[in-house]
Amino acid sequence: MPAKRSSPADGSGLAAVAERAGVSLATASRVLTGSTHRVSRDLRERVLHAAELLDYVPNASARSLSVGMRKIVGVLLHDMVDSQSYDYIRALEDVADRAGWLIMLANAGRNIEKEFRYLRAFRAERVGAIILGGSGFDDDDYRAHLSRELSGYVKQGGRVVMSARHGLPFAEFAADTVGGAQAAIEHLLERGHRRIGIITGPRAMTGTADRLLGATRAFESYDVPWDDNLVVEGDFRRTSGLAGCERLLSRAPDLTAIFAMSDDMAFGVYEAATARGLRIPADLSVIGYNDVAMARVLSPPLTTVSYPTAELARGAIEACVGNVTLERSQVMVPTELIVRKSVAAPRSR
Amino acid sequence: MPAKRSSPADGSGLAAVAERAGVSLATASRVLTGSTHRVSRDLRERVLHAAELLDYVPNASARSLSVGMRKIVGVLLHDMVDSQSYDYIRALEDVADRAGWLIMLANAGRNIEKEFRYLRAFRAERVGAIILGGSGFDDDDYRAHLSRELSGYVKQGGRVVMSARHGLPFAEFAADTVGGAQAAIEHLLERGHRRIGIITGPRAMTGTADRLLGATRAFESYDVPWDDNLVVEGDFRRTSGLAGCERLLSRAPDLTAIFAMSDDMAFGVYEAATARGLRIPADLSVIGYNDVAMARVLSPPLTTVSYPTAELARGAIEACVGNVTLERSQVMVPTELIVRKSVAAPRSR
DNA sequence: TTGTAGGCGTTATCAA
DNA sequence: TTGATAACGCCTACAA
Repeated sequence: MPAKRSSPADGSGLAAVAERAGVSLATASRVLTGSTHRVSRDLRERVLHAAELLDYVPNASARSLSVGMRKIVGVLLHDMVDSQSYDYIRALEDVADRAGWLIMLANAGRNIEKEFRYLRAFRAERVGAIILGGSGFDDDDYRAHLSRELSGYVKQGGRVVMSARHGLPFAEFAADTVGGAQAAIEHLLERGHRRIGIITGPRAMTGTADRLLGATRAFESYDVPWDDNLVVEGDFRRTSGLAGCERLLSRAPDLTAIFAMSDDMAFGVYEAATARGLRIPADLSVIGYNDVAMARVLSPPLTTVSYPTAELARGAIEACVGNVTLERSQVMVPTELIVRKSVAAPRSR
Repeated sequence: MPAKRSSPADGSGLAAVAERAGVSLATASRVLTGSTHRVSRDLRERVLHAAELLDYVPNASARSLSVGMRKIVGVLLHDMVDSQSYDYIRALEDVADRAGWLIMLANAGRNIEKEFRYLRAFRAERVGAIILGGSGFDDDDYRAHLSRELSGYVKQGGRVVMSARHGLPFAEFAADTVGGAQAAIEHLLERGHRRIGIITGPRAMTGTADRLLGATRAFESYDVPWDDNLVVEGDFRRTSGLAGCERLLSRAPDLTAIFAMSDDMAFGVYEAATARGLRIPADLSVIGYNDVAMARVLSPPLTTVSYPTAELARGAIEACVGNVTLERSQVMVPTELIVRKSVAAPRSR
């Protein structure tokens, strides 16, 4: 309830500062915003002094009202699930800060309704840019809806950048997920594995679909038949890797290798294997995805696919914050197989 | 640059919606904000329809101008360093979302100047609450400065909650860091260890000071002399644990145990030990701090101190978002020694 | 139940 | 170089 202004400058706003300094609002504003407009030394100091005295903190809302979009980037993570998201956020923060932007963080948690709610909130906040991190849903209705929402935002003057999504007409900084998965499976195949279990991410996500695609390509190129029975669904979390491994092993005891679509799940596989008395890689080869820091710490160190998280983050935020207008630019960052010690030739055939 | 309004309702603002619906601004506002004020069914629908048609997105800045503080919580992390911060953020997001609050995330990265800059930015944004996560600097000037800044904010109507800081007159949700460290060292002492290496966090942080305090208490209670030579400084990161372990081992080859003040550093110790051909715990006992998820995955599973990250986060954000006015409340959440397999009796005395 | 009008804090335009 | 003053978009007391 806006109390009737009792005196023109009783608050702690610009007006108060101006009055205290004995200058006009305009002058005070010019001084405090570091405008290029010249202000005499004397007045400038009086304003600065008054501001200091009154503990003046500019009201960003008010400013944005006259200025338009704000230097805030809305980061919408689809799923803050694995260690990876954290590296992503860290890298984001770093670049944003340098550019003087603030970060608004949201986690949709694979909930479509929540995702759109957040998108709306970002638009309401008039954030200058929105980053969609992580993979999206592999669904056409969803895609259309999302596209509509984002187009509206872009029309308002916002920028949109996506990491690892596809087919939407916005700037994209994605990694070569398909290629990475293919390389992983081929590595296993090359070593002689034929019975390879796969623990996927959630079926509905494009990230999962991509990795699956890479896997099928690898099998095809080696002429090894695809076996649906050797595929179980996980959620990228460690616990689902553990459960998935157990299901796989009881379903197909002749398994010689497992490809987990995230390192976290691979760690779960390590646990399950240990619990069963299986040694890695002697009894079971394991390969992960993402190359998170812990991958090299476990013993044996995990063979995995590097995922350029920080690079993606940096590319994305720079596109938001920088001056370049790379609309619809599509950048594909390569992934790479990191061979460590968790893969060996299969024990017996 | 605010273009002169060419027509009273050409934009996509409330005015446009109102005009389109053939109602007054007030009515449109009442409908779209879900005000309790009654509006006839007919008008309500016309407004809703117009809003839909025009892709109306309310301007949060404008709203906040008349309404005051906003439902945004500014989260200032002092150091987004270990896996822990991530759990913290996750928990924060969860509660905030339920309450309809947005999160503004900032990472001061142990840089005082940056910390204050962010604090200012939060105030400028008129965020309704500020959470200071992680430990602060163990320095009186800093504390005074911080206290001043936050007091100004509180005077403006903001809420402040700190996790793991001390001696400042604001609500505090902290963990019993001292007790946890003491328990860790006592556990080692009890098992017969006398030459115990310690890898600390950054000296300047209160979190480090607290753990150090706990450690000295433990030594005192067992009448074991403190040896400065057995203490090296780390930064809570894995790599510093690795380096610290090596320094420690070359400095004091008779070491039988190491207490790392973060799990991440303990993981580094694992690496260093493995590289040296030392087996854990047979040749070297290790104990960490935080009980991050990976602690149980390594072999041997890491004995560590649980740190109620999620609980702290939840407490903090609830204090911000909820209605309770728990000014200056100080909540101390207990920590707990989690005994796993990385500690054994010392090999030889 | 609906509408009118003033105010929220700042910036920008235009005179002086 | 300085200062009035009109936006900016929305909310709400008050009047109708």
